[in-house]
Amino acid sequence: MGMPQVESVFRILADKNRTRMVKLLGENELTVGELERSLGLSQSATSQHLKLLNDAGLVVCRKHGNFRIYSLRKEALQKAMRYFDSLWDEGLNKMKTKLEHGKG
Amino acid sequence: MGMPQVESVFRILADKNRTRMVKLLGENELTVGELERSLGLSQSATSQHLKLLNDAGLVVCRKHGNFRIYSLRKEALQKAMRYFDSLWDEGLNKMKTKLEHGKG
DNA sequence: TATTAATATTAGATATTTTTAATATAATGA
DNA sequence: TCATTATATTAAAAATATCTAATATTAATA
Repeated sequence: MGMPQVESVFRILADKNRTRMVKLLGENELTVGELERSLGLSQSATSQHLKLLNDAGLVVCRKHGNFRIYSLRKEALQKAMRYFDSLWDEGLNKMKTKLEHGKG
Repeated sequence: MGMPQVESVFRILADKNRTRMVKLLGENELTVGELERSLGLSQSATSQHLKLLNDAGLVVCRKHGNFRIYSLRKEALQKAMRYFDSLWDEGLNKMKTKLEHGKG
């Protein structure tokens, strides 16, 4: 129940540009260049943010020719959310875990 | 749907000492001194972290003599969590909102 | 192979956060 | 009132995070 990896999720989501990335990637998978243009960030900054998201296990990428297509790992966010819940309400957390299992 | 206040919740929880505080306060309300000792932080650092938690609306405090007793505002965390969900899954978020209403 | 396009990596500059140290405030009790 | 205890506030130092600029890598294409 240590969940060391999950702590870092909050650090990742603490940055506004990264929450915007997560939001965009929640809708569609996107290339680095598409994210760069959507967010108005430099190429370098975009790559660096993606690296953090990737290291935290929140995204994966696959190659397509010269491009890298990033997509969100929703299960990682789900896991982080469950830990988040457990910080303040163990009981509700259990109910939701059940619900999620019933669904997925 | 802007939820500007909620963005800051991630910034608050990005710090390990503050997540520990949230966890401790999820179990019991505590004085500054108790938190200080539990966390092994200085008095000043403890107060400053509490100020951030308080400004984000995650805790409240009441006076008792010379002491200040802090307690967690679970509804604020609940609200933040719902926003968190919406970043990646609108549908599941709606199900959970319903569940929470049914419960609380 | 040389060139271009897309992305990654690195180093250093800048900005932000966190801690420490000192001081201030507020309540209590002698 | 004076001293003490609990906490808050402030400024500066220390630690981290983020951005920019330069360079590297990788794949496609001429």
